[in-house]
Amino acid sequence: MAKKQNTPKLSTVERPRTLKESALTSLREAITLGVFAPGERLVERVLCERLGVSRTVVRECIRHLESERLVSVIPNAGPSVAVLEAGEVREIYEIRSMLESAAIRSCAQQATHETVAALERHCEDIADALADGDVISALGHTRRFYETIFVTGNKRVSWDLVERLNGQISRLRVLTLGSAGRATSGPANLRKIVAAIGEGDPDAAARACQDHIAAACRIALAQLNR
Amino acid sequence: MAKKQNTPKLSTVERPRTLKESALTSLREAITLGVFAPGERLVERVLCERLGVSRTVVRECIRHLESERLVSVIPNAGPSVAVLEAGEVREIYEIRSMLESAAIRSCAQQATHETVAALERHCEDIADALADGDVISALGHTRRFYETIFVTGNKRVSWDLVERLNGQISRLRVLTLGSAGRATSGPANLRKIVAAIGEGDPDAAARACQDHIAAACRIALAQLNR
DNA sequence: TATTGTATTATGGTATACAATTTGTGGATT
DNA sequence: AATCCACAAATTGTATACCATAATACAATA
Repeated sequence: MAKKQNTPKLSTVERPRTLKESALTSLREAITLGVFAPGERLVERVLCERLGVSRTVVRECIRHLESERLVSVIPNAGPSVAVLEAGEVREIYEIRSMLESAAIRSCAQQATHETVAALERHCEDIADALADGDVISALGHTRRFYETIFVTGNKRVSWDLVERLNGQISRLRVLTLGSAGRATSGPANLRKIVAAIGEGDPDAAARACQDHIAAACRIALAQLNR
Repeated sequence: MAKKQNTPKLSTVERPRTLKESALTSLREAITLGVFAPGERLVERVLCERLGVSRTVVRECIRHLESERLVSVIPNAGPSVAVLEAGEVREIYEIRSMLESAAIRSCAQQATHETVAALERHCEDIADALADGDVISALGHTRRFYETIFVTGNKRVSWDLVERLNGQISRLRVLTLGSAGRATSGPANLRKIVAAIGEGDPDAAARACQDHIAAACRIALAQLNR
């Protein structure tokens, strides 16, 4: 994070991203978007070629992703893309439900007009993207929607955890978002959440969130059995 | 995991832990036990010497711990031990409270006699360790106590998150456990949880858990302002 | 066909080199 | 004295070469 300045604000200086950082995001994206299939082995040299970096960097990335549970490493056999069990998926959605509804409760108490306006804008963006069939873009807007909620609700640690969990189920989320019925019901659910926040009704907002996630979970589990 | 055999069983050959793994746990322990002060810089070469491994391995460990939020890395300035804000501590305990009480609820529904017996044993171990003033050992037993609960309750993902969170606040936990009043009230609270589980009363167990954590949080925050 | 040897590959780990960047220090200048 | 600048030292970021060992595929043999 850039330090807070009291001098006139300049456009935030882009942090000098290290090679390892870009390689990491690139690799993570490839995994979460399904470029590498679950269970597929990740051979270091191949990654070196495809990422255009040295083995040192690749290995550091692997370690990072290992700790994120996106890849699992078997000693002397090497890394491979982690696979998800149905039970884990269920639990992940359950945890998300707890963390997100807590964040939404807190957000509903802190929210200002600007917050609500921002949330509404994000909702529109999501709906637009889905209308265009651009699922990836919709994912990004969804992320920003939730980020606003967690930050406003002062739940940075929770946001961290949720992002990690979302990374693990992101392959499913892409499919979930693309799912037919979801394209309309998803944004509708989010709008319900925003409305409750706007009215300062934490309980209703939390309930709407839980409904939303429960629905997403059902679809994700269905997608998993294919 | 070794494959299941129906031939006469031999003692399982222990998996050869990689150097990086041992170095990782060693380094993590050093940080969580306060060998390195919060905010202290972690110079790679120094770690190489003290761990007796090469720079490659050290850097891989750093990546792992970076992802665990135990160290924070600033590009070109290197890694340092992460520092905790009071707000983060509060949130961590809040999250623990949610995850653990959910796990305990689930555990209370699944628990068998053996589970309860195991939990009671862990409680005794904790009490004994605290009576001896061996806080580190007590921490280990506490960990096993909770592990039993989460595994029985089929909450492996949650257990993962809780362990990560505990890592971050472990410095405080050591102090918390050592705190005067805590030495007796802590085990008492845990016994209350076990009792409720034994009676198959999920709500009571969850409530006891929340009380327990709230108390721990108060002490931790007090310790933080010293 | 089942088993055993053998060659190939991939990983775990070390050492080393070097560029880029941060940081510290000692003037030199005002 | 305070400020600024240039230069040196320390540290990180990245690449490369190398070795030992474990996993794997494949051929040879009974």
